[in-house]
Amino acid sequence: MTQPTEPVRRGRGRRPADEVRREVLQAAGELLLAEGMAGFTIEKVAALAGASRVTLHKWWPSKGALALDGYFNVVGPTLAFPDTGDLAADLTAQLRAFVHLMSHTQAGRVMPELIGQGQTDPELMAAFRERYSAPRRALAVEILERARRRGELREDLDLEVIVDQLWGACYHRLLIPDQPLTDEFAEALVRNLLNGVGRP
Amino acid sequence: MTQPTEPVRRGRGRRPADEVRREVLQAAGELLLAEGMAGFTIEKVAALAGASRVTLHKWWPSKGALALDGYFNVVGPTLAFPDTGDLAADLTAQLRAFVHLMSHTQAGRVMPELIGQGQTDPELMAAFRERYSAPRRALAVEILERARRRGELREDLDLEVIVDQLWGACYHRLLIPDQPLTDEFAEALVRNLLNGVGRP
DNA sequence: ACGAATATGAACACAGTGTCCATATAAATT
DNA sequence: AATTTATATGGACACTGTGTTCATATTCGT
Repeated sequence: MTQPTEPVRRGRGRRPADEVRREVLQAAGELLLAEGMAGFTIEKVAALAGASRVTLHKWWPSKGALALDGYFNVVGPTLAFPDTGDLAADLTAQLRAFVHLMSHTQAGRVMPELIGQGQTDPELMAAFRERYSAPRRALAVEILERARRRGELREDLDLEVIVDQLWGACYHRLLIPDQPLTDEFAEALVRNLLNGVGRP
Repeated sequence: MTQPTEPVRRGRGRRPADEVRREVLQAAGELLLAEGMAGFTIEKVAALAGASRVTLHKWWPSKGALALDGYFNVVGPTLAFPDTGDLAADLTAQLRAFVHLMSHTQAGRVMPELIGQGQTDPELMAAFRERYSAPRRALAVEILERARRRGELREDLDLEVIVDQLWGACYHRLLIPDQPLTDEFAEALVRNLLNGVGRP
């Protein structure tokens, strides 16, 4: 009688489809966090996952798409949007959490590299927008929409613009780090935009 | 008597230093605009310039640094900052010009690719910040500083944050194109920030 | 049980990088 | 003017990574 858990004896032939998929995503995520986009290659992912490069090419349209899948696999669910009824407090809390994630966790090292790669990897950018940025924008707009109904915002606003002036400002500092991403920054964003920076 | 302008007869041996430099920058700029970062390789630049790859490696620390040099060589001086004494008008004019540059010229195709490449090319990011983003931030802050002295802005502001909420918002739409870069956007940015979006 | 789907190893061509030479020429120094 | 130094060049090389083809082995759906 052989061992109950047969040691991995890989050779030719098909392997369970989702087993391969899980191992590849795991390997992609680990490699991405360990080496960043610079050291992220399809070849290395395949080797780490014990899979064939051919398989990876079959299921992922580009290196970036594979990296993004790996990222989601390892980083976990995105930040929740608080909605307590106080817009300023909710926005500040959400932005502080986002700033923290981007400046004190591995996500902050990888996220800009993914966006960067997306600039020359259409498959990655498409997946990023569909699975990450668009849904998060929609969530933010929803929060803003509710606040407007409560009377906390003026009626004649394009809420999408507000999203860019809050989170977009953060991405700016993330991608072009002339200035630091700090809590004070997150707080100033909300204060500036809600109250206005002009003289009363 | 031979032709006054001897046809290029290249072979071994040193060539005039700045002649090589000029030809390389020219080639780099042209290739960048023609094919974007995706098709931009040191090899192609060398071939176009009639230079040796070794030479390019010697003078430029990375592919991105070469591309950025080529970009500056071909795109020309950056946009001027108007300063008429009316902050809202000046900001709107500047942002509209920037938005136009990024959505209706070749610069708008290349700029995001350069920033993208910069995420995994430290030499490029360093050069980009030093030669482009930092000086432009400083210029914007200067305009804001003057407006504040004129009494158009509140006293207790971190002017750097304002830069991110105006130009950073544009870069956000440039790099993650979930929403379009339009004139109305540029105008809304200034209106929102100066007046505030909260209920009075 | 059977056929379709697919993962695998191996091999190949290809592009690009980064580096080494020896050599020829420009630029600087004497 | 002669000489030394700097450097651009062509050619070659090893290396990495991409993308593909092929035959074969195995799983999966029916």
